[in-house]
Amino acid sequence: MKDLLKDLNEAQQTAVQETEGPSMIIAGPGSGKTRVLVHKIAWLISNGVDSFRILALTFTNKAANEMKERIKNLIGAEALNLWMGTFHSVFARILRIEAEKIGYTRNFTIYDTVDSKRIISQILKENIIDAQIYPLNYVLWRISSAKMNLINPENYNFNSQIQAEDLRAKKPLLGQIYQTYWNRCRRANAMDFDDILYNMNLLLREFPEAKEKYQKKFQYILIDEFQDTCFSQYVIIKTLSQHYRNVCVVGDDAQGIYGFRGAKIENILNFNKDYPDCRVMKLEQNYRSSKNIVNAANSVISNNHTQLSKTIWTENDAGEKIKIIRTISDHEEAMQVAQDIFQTKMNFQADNSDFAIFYRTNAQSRALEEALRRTNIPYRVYGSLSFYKRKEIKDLMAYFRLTVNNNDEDALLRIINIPARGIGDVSLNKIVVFAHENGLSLWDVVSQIKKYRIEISAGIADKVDVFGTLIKSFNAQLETKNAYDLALHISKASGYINMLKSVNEPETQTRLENIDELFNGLKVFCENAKENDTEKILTLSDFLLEVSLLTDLDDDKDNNNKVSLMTAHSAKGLEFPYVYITGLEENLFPSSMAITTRAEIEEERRLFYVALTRGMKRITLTHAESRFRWGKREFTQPSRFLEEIPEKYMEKPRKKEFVDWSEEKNNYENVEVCSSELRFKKQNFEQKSFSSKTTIELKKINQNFKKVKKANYDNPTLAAPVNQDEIVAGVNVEHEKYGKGKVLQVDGAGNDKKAVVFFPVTGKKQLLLKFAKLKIIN
DNA sequence: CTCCTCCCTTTTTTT
DNA sequence: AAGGGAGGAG
Repeated sequence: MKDLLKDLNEAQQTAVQETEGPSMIIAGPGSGKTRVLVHKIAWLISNGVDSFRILALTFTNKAANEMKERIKNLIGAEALNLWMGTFHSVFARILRIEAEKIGYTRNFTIYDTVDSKRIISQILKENIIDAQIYPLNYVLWRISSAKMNLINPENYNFNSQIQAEDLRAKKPLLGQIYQTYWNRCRRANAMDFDDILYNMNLLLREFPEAKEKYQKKFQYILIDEFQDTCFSQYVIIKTLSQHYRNVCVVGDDAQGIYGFRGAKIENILNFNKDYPDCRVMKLEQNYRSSKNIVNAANSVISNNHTQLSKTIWTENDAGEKIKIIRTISDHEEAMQVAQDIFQTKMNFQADNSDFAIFYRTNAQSRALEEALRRTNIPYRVYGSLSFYKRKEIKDLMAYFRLTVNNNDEDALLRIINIPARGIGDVSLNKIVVFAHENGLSLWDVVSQIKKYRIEISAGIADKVDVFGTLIKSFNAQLETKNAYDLALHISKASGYINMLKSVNEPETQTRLENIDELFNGLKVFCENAKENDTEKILTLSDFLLEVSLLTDLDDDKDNNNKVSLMTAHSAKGLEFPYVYITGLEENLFPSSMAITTRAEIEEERRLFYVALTRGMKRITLTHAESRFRWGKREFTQPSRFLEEIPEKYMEKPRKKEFVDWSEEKNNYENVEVCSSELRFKKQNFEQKSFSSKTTIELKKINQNFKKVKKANYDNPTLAAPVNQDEIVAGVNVEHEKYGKGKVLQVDGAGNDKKAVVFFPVTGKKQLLLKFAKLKIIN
């Protein structure tokens, strides 16, 4: 047991041992916060506390899994009985047990944001509400905020302040939309993310015996990332901890970055009020980052007005100064980052996993991915277009959802005609209207379509009947087949897989691969259960509950030794020796959506602070002078945050470089050179001279590059490297993007002249010669 | 009813 | 850049 304290400093030891009564740990970045939590839980268990009486709430699933693993390594498998997970996953599990009490069945569906949007969009359409005045995101945000403040539609509509706000915003229908959405979710036996928290509160408030049960169950409660909890989460914690009062919250006000979704940093202050006897401990020594990084981050955050006082310091070396890279375009930015990683790997024998690239928006990952691919650097993108948001996955999941929960209207509407069953919009609409008018659920009508007199042709009624029978047959196997087997059966029997295979689209292959991945996930899910020697089979229902709260596939199998790409938000809690923060431009980081109020800017600054403090050895900040956004090139200004880092922590003083263009030796100005060749030469040039070239020189090259590009743009035909007539069937060519290939066929003439080219990697492509800069090779 | 095409919006961040 | 919606042809 002593061992558990061995590697901890004094402040950390105290934090671990102070287990009784309310306590709050304010922990700066890199101060060993996770370590304290892990050791604290291990400490409790090894002091005889039953692990299933400990509730530990984290912010992400990833964090939960990692901590569980570390606790397991400290004290063994006993740790697995711990109640640990995100707020949403833990309380969804509890609600599943208690579902009947609050008017749900245990097979309730969890709607994600995409589902919610679909439903709200339908509501708007049905009620002929202008989506211009009621943008989906705004409506959703408004409803979400209400729920997070425990305001149900009734309270919403009778709250004069809210009504006044909506009136002022000229959106008086919001209350009605909210009510309709609310009813629809409940009718569908479904909860969205906010409902999980709302319903947990409802359960604790309306059912004293349930309240008592869970208050007495959880003897110790620990909450990570407390600064990012919202009001409804706060109330749950407060209620659950009332009996034992052994509640420990861990957080850092300087790292609160979820205000946009209702998180209240004030919860930290409120906690002091609710528990006046609470002990406050501070962890201020940073073990992660170099002095330069710590100091730079401190300087940045000192620009914020609202913060608790604390001093983050470190005994680490001064380390490298912070680097800045400025490029002409986002594309160039990505290339330079990739090359910098390449160089660093060479010079310092670093692993890929030592590197992370952060960005403000997911869309920025594309250019970076491409650059890394070209440089042959393995990488993994976290988040992005979440696996579970892909169309084919959502479709299949909709089948699963409908099988498990027949009342899931959204799922039904999504797939009743996918694959096409001849049940079109017109008929479907009649069914929906009939159901709504008669107070029936959609499934009631669909499953007994012949019973009702609806104005649809007998043929279509037959088709609906067949669909209903199909779903019923799936549902009948719910308890007897395990998740994997049933899912496989559904995907085949529904005709979905065949439909995908029969369409000859370029995406078909990827879609099928994604489905394969889904089934791998299912397999792993079922096999894990076997390992944990649970006798009962894991049903599709179990799988859905588990999976609907995951944002991405957690494949830990081969993500070792890859460069990590992620948003600054998802970087929270992680650390990497070499960190690149990209896109440091006004309107991007800080985001254009968050520069109107002081509070918004401060949140963006905290986000930048979080990003900076992930770095251990080196931080590289990059920004581009122009960037593709919404399919257009936009010119940018450097981020204000760059100015907030004192020059003494930066590699080079920032001063305007004077470029003497008269001296310019023009190596690549030959417009005849095709752009891929130019890029190749340029890259070669940069690679050879990377470390020694000054920014001025790089800038010159960039400038030339820009000129050629502009020339190409102004007069595309000029850029053609060869006479188009030379491109005939049988000739070997090289394409900028697809590489080497063989021309199979040429059609058309002049501007419409196109070639069918076979590329070994990507397959057959049809290319307009006007645009495709094909080069003839031998 | 389905399929095709064109146009439109969308993107801030996540459970 | 890409998916969804609207609208028209078959």
